[in-house]
Amino acid sequence: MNIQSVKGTRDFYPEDMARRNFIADLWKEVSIRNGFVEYDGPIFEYLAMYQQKSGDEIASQLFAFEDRGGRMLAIRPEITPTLARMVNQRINALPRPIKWFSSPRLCRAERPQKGRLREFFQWNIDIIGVEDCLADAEIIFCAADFLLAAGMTAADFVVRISSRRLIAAMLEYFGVEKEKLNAVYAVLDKKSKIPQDAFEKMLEEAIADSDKRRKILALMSVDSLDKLGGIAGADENANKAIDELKKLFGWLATMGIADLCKFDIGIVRGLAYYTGIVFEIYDKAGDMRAICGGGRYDNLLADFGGQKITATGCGMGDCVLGIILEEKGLLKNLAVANSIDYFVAFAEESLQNDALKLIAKLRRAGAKADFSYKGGALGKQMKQASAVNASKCVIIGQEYQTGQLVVKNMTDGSQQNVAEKDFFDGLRQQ
RNA sequence: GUGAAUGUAGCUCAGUUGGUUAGAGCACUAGAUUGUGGUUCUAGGGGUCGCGGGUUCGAAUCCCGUCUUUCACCCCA
Repeated sequence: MNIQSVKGTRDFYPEDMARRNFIADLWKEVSIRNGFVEYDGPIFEYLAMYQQKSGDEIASQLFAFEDRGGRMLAIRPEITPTLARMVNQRINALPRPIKWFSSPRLCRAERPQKGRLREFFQWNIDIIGVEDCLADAEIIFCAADFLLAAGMTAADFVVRISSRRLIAAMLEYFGVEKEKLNAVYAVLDKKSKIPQDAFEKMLEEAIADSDKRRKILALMSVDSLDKLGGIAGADENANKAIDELKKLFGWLATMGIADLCKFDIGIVRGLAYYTGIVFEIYDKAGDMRAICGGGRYDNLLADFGGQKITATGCGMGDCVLGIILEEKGLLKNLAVANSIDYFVAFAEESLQNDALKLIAKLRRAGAKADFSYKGGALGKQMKQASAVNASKCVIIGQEYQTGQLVVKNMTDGSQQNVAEKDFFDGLRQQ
């Protein structure tokens, strides 16, 4: 029977694994240097955990199943609920601030498209318990730090930042009913994704009153923080939100990444649980979906049965990121990183045992070493050494009778005879 | 979930109005090369033409279904 891979999944051959590890290793490295510590949870949880905070739409995109004990479970589609559960369970014992990161494998039964698969990895960084928008600035800095470390530049990407609090306050100030907020958010989120006339038409369907629509359109056309004041008038909540945004941009400037960030009132985020600062990172060149998205969520821990504790964070999936890094040529030459240090070749069949002893010694000493199973002509073995990207080749030949090894540099072709004892002494010093 | 396009070797692709045993480049294996690799040359292996059914004397080619991938919706935690 010919079995093919499941829709929306990927096989990771060694070269694919090298790319995946490049991303995962960098996520980890950047997280740690930004002061985050790693956590993880189970790959499946109770189905109810995801149904609780989500509608039927999201529930229908879960991989759910029943175990032999009749428990209804689901493979995790995100890790934030797990984070909330874990933090809630130990909230009184955890030192603050809580700065945690994870790179979980997630599954969603969505229709696969470019940059969206059914199984993927998503880097999550979260800061729990810090009210000041300095925490939001840190999240944004960390995400930007990663993209810069991956080789991207200010010319490649932009962090678009807005505030749910601001939009909520303004809509309330304009007289939009509270129960209509989520519907209006959904429309506003489309602002930069569809043509202007289509946007206005959608808004018209959501809001009947033309005066309110005019005000919303005026708000949505604002392209800088300074122009917001005039529209907000004396509304206290709106002005608080504006002040918070100004403070955030101040932090970002202090941290030296202001040139990567832009106020964009069209950033709303689909998810209902965001309550404050929200942001998304986009590739400037393509029209791909966001590389990264996140924001402040103040009610989530309470929603999962804990205390009301403020939190902020973001997620970055490996699908869109991988495509963009690939397009920009930033995932090249990764196989070389796995190359071995020493390829041991033996000139005669009778020297195979000596080669094996040397290999074992090299490996015990911590060097990456390999050899040819087949042996055969020295030329063949050298060929294999090149094929596996060995940086040096150790040849065991007639000189070995006097304890001499031939060490050849495979990059420049130079070689020299070295006594075995000196060779290992030199190895230890490295 | 809706609509559309796509599928030939591991990869990128040829393949005539339906006509003999489906090809190329790269990759892979082996040899040229019995103490020196990357280059080169030669040879070889590898395809139920995504899968299933239909039309036909005859199907990679035409028709239907199905799966995959991609695109536009829906959604995007």
